[in-house]
Amino acid sequence: MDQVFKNVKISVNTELYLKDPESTPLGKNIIGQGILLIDKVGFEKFTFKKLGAEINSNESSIYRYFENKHKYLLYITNWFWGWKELQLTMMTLGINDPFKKLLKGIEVMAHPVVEDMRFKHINEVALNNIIINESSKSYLTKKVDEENKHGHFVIYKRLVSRISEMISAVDPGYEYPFSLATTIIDGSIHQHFINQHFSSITDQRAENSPAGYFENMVSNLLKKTNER
Amino acid sequence: MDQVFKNVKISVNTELYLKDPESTPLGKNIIGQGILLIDKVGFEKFTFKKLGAEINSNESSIYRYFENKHKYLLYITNWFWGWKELQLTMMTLGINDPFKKLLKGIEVMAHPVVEDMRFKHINEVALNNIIINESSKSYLTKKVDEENKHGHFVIYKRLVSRISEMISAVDPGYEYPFSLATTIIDGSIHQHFINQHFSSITDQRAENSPAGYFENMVSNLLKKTNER
DNA sequence: CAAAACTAATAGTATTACTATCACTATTTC
DNA sequence: GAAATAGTGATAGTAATACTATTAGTTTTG
Repeated sequence: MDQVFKNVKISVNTELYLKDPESTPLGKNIIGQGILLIDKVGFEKFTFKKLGAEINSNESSIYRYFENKHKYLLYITNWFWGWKELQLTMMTLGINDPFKKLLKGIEVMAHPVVEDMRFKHINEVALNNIIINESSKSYLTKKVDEENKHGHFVIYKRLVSRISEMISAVDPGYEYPFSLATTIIDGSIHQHFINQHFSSITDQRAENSPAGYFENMVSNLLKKTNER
Repeated sequence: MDQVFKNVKISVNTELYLKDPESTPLGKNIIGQGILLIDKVGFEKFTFKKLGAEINSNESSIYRYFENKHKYLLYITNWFWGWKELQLTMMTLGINDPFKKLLKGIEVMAHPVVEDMRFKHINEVALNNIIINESSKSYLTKKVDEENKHGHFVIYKRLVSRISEMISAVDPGYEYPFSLATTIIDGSIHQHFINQHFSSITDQRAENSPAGYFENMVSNLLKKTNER
């Protein structure tokens, strides 16, 4: 497994950048340090000028890679979903039992993120924090429909479809596979947010992962094929 | 019922405004027209200057009611949750069976909003659109924790607690009442968003409400007390 | 009737989100 | 080996935003 996936590159819609940031050291720096900077100051206070200062480069140089900071956010969120999709594929590859496969999928989506050594310039933990705290700003805009037409959300939607297929493989009779898939994916993110900031409305438990909640959910909602 | 609730006022944390907008015609106009304007142009493009022009008043006058547009957003989202809480209370008042009560609660949270004649200056349908498309911007900021301490999210959290109590009333043994409550509340909003913008990942059905999905969910997750 | 409260209008500031231009350096190409 | 080209850095400039401050007129109230 390791060898096959060793030199993977997560490919993101080319419309999202002017010049591929993966193609140069400066580009990789823009991504790597930009993620840390957004994690630190928040997306609102993040500017290309500040990022330029951070990497000893210039605002104008960053503008040669990305049109604006909104496209930048779309780029890194797409990268994140592409990365998650890769993990999902790898982790469920050898599992034949549909229910076990789904449980593994839930684990991949819900467990806290750990560093991936294959992508040295990207801090996945910081990126995951951005997904938790900022990512919905990438689609909550008046331009969603237009950007959706341009395929700016395909990776995310493909991931939802994959999970929904896993759900239907367990129970083809279940009526809401897509809704349940988004509940698992977006619900995981939201539960992490609530754990971090609104702990008074959480179901206290030691492990810092909502995986148990979603596992219990699918176990009770889905009838395995022979049961229905 | 009607008489008792006729002259209700939704009360919002006084820290969120400098001067109570409910106390003057100008204030009510700021709320009423502001909601329409945000619905129309989106929160990013919304400014007090534009709102001033819209209501034939002045930017500086609006600043006497609200410190900034972020507090304004918090004000109207709190109003919305207060309004929802009121509906929840009223609609479930006479129901004794815990499960029927919970189902009614789900209906209140998930069904599309209709106009409430008691609040003439507020267009609840437009406000609901704002909740769907903009509201998470009210808490996805670097200041969440600080604002949370000041009670800027109490109404929302109280609503989550109420639904979670309804869940526990049905099945005291269920382990994740809070998570399920946020899944119902925030999941409803998110499903509306997905229906509006990402229809390829929805479970196509005629009724434009995710209520059926959540009803099916609680029916299968919760064991009624006599069953466990 | 006078004082206080409220609103409108204007001006001004720092920051943001860019665009444009130019200079320098490294690399490629003929 | 000279010339063209691409990539980067630095600076300046612009329109819009998110305010603050001041003043002046209008309405309310004690």
